[in-house]
Amino acid sequence: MGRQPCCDKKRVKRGPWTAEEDKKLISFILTHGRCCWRAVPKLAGLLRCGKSCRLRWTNYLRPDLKRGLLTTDEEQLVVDLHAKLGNRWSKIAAKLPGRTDNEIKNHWNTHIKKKLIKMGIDPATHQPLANTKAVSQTGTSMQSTITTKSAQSNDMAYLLDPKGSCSRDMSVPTDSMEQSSRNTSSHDLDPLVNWLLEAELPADEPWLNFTSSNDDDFSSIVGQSPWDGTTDWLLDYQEFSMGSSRLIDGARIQNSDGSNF
DNA sequence: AAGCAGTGCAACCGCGGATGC
DNA sequence: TGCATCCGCGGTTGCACTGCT
Repeated sequence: MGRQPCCDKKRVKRGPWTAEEDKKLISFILTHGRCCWRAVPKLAGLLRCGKSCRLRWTNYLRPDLKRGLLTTDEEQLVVDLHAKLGNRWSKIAAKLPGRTDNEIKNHWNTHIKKKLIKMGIDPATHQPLANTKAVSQTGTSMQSTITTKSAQSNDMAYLLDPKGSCSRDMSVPTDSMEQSSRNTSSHDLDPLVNWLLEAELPADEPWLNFTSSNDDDFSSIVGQSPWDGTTDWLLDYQEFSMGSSRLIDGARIQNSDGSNF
């Protein structure tokens, strides 16, 4: 069965999003909420395919996103969940509020995977790699721990705690803070952020009307729009402040499946 | 200062599942 | 039941940025 392309590729713009396009997409969703993505670009006046709009929104513009590198706790959770779930990034992301599957996938491939390999652990199986220098250097006790209990979250603490017992075996990149500040500074200069900080958003935000189950959860749990008619959430983009989002996350965690993880 | 290689992230692609008719 | 359509996921790519020589 032939499948039509999601859009006419000749007539859609591709590549990085401009601030102007972001404005249009945000304005549209603020005004109308999320409807079918296929219709969004047309209605919002964007020369993008719906898929691209959805991706941009979910991975970058969504207001409940955390920004910056994953915390050690989050990394540990990712490792733990990956041991259980494999490359099911969306499932993993569902356990990390404010993180996207794309973000976690990227972080896994660029950071965690390398750490595991360096330590002689197969990222795919979470089992010790055979015949590697790392294995011989790391010692056997840790490997046995990994092998027998890799599905338990605390077992990966050595990986994520540079001050931990295995820290001598890790040449963990020390540029995390640098990377974080780099990302932060880029947002400081983002004209979109400036625009949004100045924009007057609709007081009757349509967020509560989202059809997505996730967002229904979100709004119902929070009890009120996290934006409250303001653009305060954008400040989180710049400061990576976990304060307000923590409250949201905590509520979401408790309500998503009734249990903490 | 310029060139090169490595790194990290945003975005794209194609497939499969879900849904509606 | 089969087909058409849409959405979301996971893998991959492209490119900007950084550090090294």
